[in-house]
Amino acid sequence: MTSAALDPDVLISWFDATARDLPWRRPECTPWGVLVSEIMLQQTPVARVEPVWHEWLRRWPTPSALAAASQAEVLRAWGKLGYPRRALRLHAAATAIAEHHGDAVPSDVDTLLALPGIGAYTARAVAAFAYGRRCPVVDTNVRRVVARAVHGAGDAGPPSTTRDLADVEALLPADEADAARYSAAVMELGQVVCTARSPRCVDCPVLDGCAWHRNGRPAYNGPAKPVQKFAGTDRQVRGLLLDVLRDSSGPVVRARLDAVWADAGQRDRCLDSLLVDGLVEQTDDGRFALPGDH
DNA sequence: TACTCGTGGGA
DNA sequence: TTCCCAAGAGT
Repeated sequence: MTSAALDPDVLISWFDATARDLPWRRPECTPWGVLVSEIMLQQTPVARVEPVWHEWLRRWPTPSALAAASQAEVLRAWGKLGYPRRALRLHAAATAIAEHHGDAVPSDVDTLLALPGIGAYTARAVAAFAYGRRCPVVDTNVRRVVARAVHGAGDAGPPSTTRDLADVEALLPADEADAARYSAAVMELGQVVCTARSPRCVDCPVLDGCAWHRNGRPAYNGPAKPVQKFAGTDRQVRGLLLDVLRDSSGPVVRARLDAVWADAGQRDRCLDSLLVDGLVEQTDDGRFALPGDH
């Protein structure tokens, strides 16, 4: 007789005993603080988010406070977290919350989903972690842990929101308070123990229920995951262009931007895309600036 | 569905 | 050094 995979009692006890003390997990953290953390943590490690999160919550403790800031201020405060479109979407979400939701972060998944920058993961993470709602929270860690412990695979296959949510819904404790704690515990397990590269099975609290371990830890045999290149891509060039504008106190002349990348064709394409994305604006005299920074 | 969108640290 | 990847969303 083997234990069921991902036993809630065991995982929640393990989480209570070992969870990292992150500021957005503290009881005094507001739903707004949780939302800001979730957006910042999208594809971005905890260590880089923490200092920026503190600064944001100090400057903008409510959605309406952020909504009152300019886009340029917000982009500078975002710093080098990466994917700066997230900052503009968070600003837009804050504006919507201030105008249409009485300055209170919604607790309902569908209402959250309607806000910019909030997708299947973030909507449920906010509902669960800020409001204790019982809903499946599925991020890359949860997908990997479930793939191993439940399905005995080396890693998760391609994401499918519908299937992934149903998978986790089946594991979720019935009790509302336990459900949110359980989701946090499974995520934490994936982050610190059941990691992508070298899982620390010796430290795993639910090893005896793990199908992957029981099967002898077979290698992942699903479709190859596309590798993210960076050097030489438009993402790198956009980052370099935006870095110039973040560091300047106002509009800059074209030549300043031309200096960051030799390939004029790629440079122009990237600058155009930044204008389209609303991350850059052109002034009447032909210079370039962060939105609102002139 | 597959691809794009930043950045930096660790294996 | 190179490569992988880290609490996804939007199109």
